[in-house]
Amino acid sequence: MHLLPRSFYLRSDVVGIARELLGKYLITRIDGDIAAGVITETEAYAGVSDRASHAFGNRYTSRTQVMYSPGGTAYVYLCYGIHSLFNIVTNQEGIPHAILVRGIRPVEGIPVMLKRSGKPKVTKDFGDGPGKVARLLGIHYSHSGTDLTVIPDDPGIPAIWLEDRGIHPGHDRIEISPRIGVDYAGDDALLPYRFRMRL
DNA sequence: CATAGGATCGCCT
DNA sequence: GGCGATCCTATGT
Repeated sequence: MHLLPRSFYLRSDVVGIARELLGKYLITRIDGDIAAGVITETEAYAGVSDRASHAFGNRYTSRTQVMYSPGGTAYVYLCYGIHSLFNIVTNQEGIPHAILVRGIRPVEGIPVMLKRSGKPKVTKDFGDGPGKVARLLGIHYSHSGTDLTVIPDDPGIPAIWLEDRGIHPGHDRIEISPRIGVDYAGDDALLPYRFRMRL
């Protein structure tokens, strides 16, 4: 067991953590089903000064209040009325940094992922896209606020956590680019806060 | 209370 | 690569 500890998430460099998350295992136990994938794509959202962030300008609402939790908390919200998007809160309580997980390579629990996706087989782009990530892993926006550093004994309680199983991609395997779908963010839309790992 | 719009996806061409 | 689906959230009256 290589569960990522609270200290991993409490650090202040959200962009660096977004890069470090590439290769980590994202694991869920939801409705009793275990599913896991390797994180292949992330985006950093750098808090109150980042125009692309939901917390820009200290915005604090029933949706965004979870972003002000301590690092190691799940922030999940609904996008376009259809997709739950899974984010990892970082930094200390009160500082609303978050990292959107945009892609995974499925590893464990393929049958339940296929069932959730409604598809007959795993294709190359099976885990590409933030909406798909949450759907495959059974993550719903009602799971926002889940603590990512504990795994309850009761398998009926939804659990989401990350593990380091030794995949540490080097610079030659990582592509850095601007974030997707944040045109409204002005100059901040150009920041190189998106990280993708070549397989 | 009413309304505009969104950190997307999948199907169509 | 263009577009419709679909509904919560935020904001304003």
